[in-house]
Amino acid sequence: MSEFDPLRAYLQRRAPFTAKELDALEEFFVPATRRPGEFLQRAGEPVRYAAFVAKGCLRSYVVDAKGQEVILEFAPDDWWLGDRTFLTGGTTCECFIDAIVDSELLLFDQASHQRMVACIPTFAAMFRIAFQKYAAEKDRRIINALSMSVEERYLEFLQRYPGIAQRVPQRMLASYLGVTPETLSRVRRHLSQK
Amino acid sequence: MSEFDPLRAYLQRRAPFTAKELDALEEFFVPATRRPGEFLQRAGEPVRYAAFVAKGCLRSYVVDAKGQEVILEFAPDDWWLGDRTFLTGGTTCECFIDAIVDSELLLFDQASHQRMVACIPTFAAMFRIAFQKYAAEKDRRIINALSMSVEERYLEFLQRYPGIAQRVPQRMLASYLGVTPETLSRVRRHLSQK
DNA sequence: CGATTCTTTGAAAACAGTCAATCTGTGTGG
DNA sequence: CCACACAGATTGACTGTTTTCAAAGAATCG
Repeated sequence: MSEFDPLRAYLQRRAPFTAKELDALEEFFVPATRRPGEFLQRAGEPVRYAAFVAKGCLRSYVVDAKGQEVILEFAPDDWWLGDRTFLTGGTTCECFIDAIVDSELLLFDQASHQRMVACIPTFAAMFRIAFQKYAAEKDRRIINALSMSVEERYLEFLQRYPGIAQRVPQRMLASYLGVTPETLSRVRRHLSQK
Repeated sequence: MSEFDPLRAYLQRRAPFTAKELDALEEFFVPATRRPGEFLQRAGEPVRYAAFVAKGCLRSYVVDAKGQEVILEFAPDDWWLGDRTFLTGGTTCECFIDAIVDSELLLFDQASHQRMVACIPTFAAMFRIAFQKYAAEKDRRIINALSMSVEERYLEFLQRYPGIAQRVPQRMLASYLGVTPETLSRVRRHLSQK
């Protein structure tokens, strides 16, 4: 039983990694934990690590011109999360990332990521697919924000990320959906009356 | 005076390409034109070309569950545009791309793109930077859609893409901003009264 | 010119935000 | 163990914004 088990299980589910490859990959990751509210990084800091979330839930957010937090992403078990500039070699973080619940992470830096991609083709292929899904998610979120009602966005969220709504405070979900906590509360009441 | 001049000028502005590199790059592109309303591609078709817009303006859009067009992007002079799956090796188009005004394009396929990136490092570097900006744009658009008012989004659009508002019909701009044409019209009136 | 499409305007209804008060659950210190 | 404080969630009343539907004006194209 090691901190790396969730990562190994995740990788094996996605692609036929050999035991040797899994061992090699493990070398690139550093276990870490965060308690609720503890940061993985803050906007303005140098880019250091991205994380594989072995257990728990993180969030990334930015602070807009009016001082309001806007949540970009939740990252529960088996998700990758880093500053949005991480993959493209950014040097300064543009967003805040902190834990919502007690979380176990596996950290890796930009150099490690590049070596993993360069040395282990299976990993490169798997990561490319993950990145495609990630990019598609962004487009979908834009489309949803622009064309769906709050109620529709909420239901879609529940369906697409089952389990997340249970572990994040409702006000964060409201932030993710782009509405006030009051509005989300009313939407939920309206749905429960059906 | 050739169809390639706008592309050459664009490239030279971004990075110190040699004349030889520019000549080599030219080989990968095929000139084409589109009149208003003509498609570069439709959702469901196989992915064929992406385009450099030498002159004119294209748009990409999807049709949502209610049958409504949602505009993902405008591409005026000096922009790149392709299906969102183009760069990641997608095989089937997920969006529609058509011309808004008479447009002159330089088309290239996925194989050409890969060869350009592989053979001409200056191009690879330039393209990576362009792609970074593109990804940042998406995040910004999500944040804007979720945290700004229609008026703010409209003003931001005017500022960020000067010139586009003049050449696209207002209802398309409304679609891009995620509001009805009536609302955009009223926002404009309100602004002009100041 | 006539037809079509785009834009503007108006009025009513639906929707979401704000502010303030209450309710609920959690955890802390007495 | 209880009382209390605190943060989050809910509710109500009110305000402001956006949509919807319908109609009238522009602009464009054949």
